[in-house]
Amino acid sequence: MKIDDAAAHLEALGNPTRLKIYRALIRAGEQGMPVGRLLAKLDVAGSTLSHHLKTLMGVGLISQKRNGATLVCHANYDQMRSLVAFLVDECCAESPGSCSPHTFGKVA
Amino acid sequence: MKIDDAAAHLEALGNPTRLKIYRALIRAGEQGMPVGRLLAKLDVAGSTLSHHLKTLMGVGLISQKRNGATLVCHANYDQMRSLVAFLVDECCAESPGSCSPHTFGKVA
DNA sequence: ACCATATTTCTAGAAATATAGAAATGATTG
DNA sequence: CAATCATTTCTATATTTCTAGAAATATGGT
Repeated sequence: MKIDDAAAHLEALGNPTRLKIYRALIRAGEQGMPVGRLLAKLDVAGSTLSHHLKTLMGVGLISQKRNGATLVCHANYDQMRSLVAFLVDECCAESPGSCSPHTFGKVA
Repeated sequence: MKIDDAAAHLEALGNPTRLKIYRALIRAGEQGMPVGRLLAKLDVAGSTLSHHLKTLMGVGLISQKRNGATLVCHANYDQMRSLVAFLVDECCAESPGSCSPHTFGKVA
């Protein structure tokens, strides 16, 4: 991943509301979550939510798929993986000892 | 790590200039890098660089230590680890299969 | 066709950010 | 202590971002 792309991704996630949106979508898994349910979870105006979703879509972190009258949002796991890989690569580029793979493996 | 902290860290890294600063410091390793050398590497005014350094320090991603007349900047690896751990945890919270630890282990 | 639901786009104002020139501060050297 | 180097703080300006109300668009049901 190019550094400017990484910066764009980080910037998109660097807003509390957007990070909450993104976390909710990550946690929603493959089935995603409709805009309306995000609206109920997060305390923001619809127009504000829409604005943030647009930002996240703009950098490819999420996508939307229409299902009838509702739009279902999905996190793009690949983008997340690329971003984390970028951070890990940078982190370990010249100081391998300080961040071995298992250091990040606190999964579960 | 609390989500608002994570957002603050991501926001700090979500600016191309700041991400370049941070990357340079990460790569500089334990010995760090003086402000003057960052100034030579990155094409910005001193006041602008100083402003960005302050932002990165504000969230604890870097620190400075004076060595005579020069200020040497250091990346804070612990903060980076916490941030990556946050992202990995979120990513894997409800869909473990899609991001097993080794997925991020492209640490050459 | 009409109505209700779901969501976006338009518009605007307030606040935050990025940038850099000029002046100020801190440290070293002669 | 004057001069110089390294860096920050002050100040100002241009731009972007966040927020949300109002209006518009899209879909589905009756």
